[in-house]
Amino acid sequence: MRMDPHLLRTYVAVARLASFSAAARELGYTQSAVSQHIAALEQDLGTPLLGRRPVAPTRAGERLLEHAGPLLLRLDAARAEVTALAGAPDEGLTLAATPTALTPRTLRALPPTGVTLRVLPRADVPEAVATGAAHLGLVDGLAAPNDPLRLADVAPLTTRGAGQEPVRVLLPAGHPLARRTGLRLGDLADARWLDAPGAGLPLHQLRAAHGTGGFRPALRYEGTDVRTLIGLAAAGHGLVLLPESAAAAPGTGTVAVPLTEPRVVHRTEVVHTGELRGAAAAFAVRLDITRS
Amino acid sequence: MRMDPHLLRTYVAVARLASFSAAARELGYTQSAVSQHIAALEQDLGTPLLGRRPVAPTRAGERLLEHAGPLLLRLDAARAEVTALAGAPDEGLTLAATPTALTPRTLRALPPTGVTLRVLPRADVPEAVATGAAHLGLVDGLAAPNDPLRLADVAPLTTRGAGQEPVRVLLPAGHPLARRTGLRLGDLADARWLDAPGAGLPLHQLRAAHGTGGFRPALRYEGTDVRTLIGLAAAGHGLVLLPESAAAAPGTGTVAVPLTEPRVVHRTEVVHTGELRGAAAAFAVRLDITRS
DNA sequence: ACCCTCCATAAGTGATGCTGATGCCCGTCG
DNA sequence: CGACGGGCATCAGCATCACTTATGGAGGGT
Repeated sequence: MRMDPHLLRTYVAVARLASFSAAARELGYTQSAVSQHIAALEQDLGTPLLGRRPVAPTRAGERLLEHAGPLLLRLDAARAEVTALAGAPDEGLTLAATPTALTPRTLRALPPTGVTLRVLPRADVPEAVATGAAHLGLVDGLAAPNDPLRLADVAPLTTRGAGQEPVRVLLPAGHPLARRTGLRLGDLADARWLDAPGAGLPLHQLRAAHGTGGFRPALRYEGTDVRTLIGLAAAGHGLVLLPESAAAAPGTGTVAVPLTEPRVVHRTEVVHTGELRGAAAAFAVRLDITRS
Repeated sequence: MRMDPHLLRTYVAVARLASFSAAARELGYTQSAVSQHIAALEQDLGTPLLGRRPVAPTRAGERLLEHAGPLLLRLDAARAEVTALAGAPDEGLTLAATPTALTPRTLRALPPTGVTLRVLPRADVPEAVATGAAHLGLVDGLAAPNDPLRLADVAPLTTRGAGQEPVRVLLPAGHPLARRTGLRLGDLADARWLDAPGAGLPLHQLRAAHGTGGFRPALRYEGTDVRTLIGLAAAGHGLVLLPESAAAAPGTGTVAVPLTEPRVVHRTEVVHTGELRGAAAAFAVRLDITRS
């Protein structure tokens, strides 16, 4: 009758699988129960949420979907945070990070033992921290110097800067612009770009930094491996923006040219919930000490 | 057993009122039910949330409180958005706005009839829009030119710029700096300031714009009336930052000096959910046409 | 010392949320 | 064209749950 998390969870499962019975199997209910869940939701909200045959969200249902995900995520985050406070401080340190956030400097600050490193696409890092899957997150992105990064706030997360470095454009060795000593982003708006939301810097950040459109993706890479990304750039599949430390790759057939315009830096930030305890706190301190 | 919205709602009520029985009265339950709700939550999360006698949140409880508010808010937002889509488009237009966002230009764009104007403190505007209490919101704040405002995202809200204007410092007529033709924020960090989160620009935005601390509040004004605020400034209770259009107030015993440094503007933005329909859409279009 | 307030607990009851069975609709295939 | 089958809706039955009322116990104030 009221918008129970249970009902929402069933709803997203049904919407995702486009099937009542499949959702029932996944959730360990009977098909009947799922049907009643959806009926309860629809009656509560006073509007149909799913078209049957085929099972697909209505317009109202799509709206609900936009809310349901973050809602359930935040619910998990709340539970994780509260229960973490109850239990003893965890041994070890689980760190969620984007691949390019793992600069030599951050890696050096890691404690020698007890570390679990979890490399994730950029968008999944805050989520991992919020739900307690990681004690600490490292995210990176493009920003004006000394400006904070803009993160989607799934939950109240604390962030602090963990370093900045120049940005470089990665070009295949034979590229006409490869001899330049500096490049301006505006001159590259019409070039072929790699869209690598998991590994490189996502194109929408380029558009935001440059202020307008352009930057059409030639190839989309969904992995998190920077070496592969560099390989793609070397093979001429498109340009990528990388932090200096990741772009310096002799022998890969690429050239990394500094970006001169606009004045943006590759910024990496530590993100965590509440207060830090144990190994996570120690790591944060060591990062702070070596801050560039 | 599971983190039911009901349980969260009673939890926040108990925490706010610091009393089980008072919360029970407010929610229309018996005291016993409230007690069971809290017990269920505490058992589910495996940790005490409230100290009794006096009733006050534990550390874990405080964490939960941080999540519970936004969570419940977003639940309401989801319900509002879905049910709004179900019913017929509303007649009229309800507009939630901060007082200083209501510049002459925005007021001129209002349709001649059917408007309900709801002036709220800055922080409440996105909430009003998200929960459907208003069709449209107008928020303002300090930003670098052409930078978007940073709003707390209680729900996926769409924003678009609705105008910018210069910022002025309001000084009492006899103030030593009143003769200046321009002022720098850095020179005023140690002055007495009015903290007016509802009416003027909140001090924390000043600190953010200036990059450091300072800007200690001399008096805090919690209303939403700009005339009163100007009166306070005239009486020497402190300085305020206001958009040009609000600061031009001859005969009030104040002088409005342009702010030259840092380069920030008073920016106002329209905020709304999903797509606009009816009068709200028309208003947004008219705002766009007259965009400065 | 007593009482009064306030929270916890126990027992009872109506409502709820599940399961299993069955019905109905529609697409598919013989 | 009719029979079959997959998939969602509906129904009845039952176990559990979420309330209520009633009572107990702990503190603080007079």
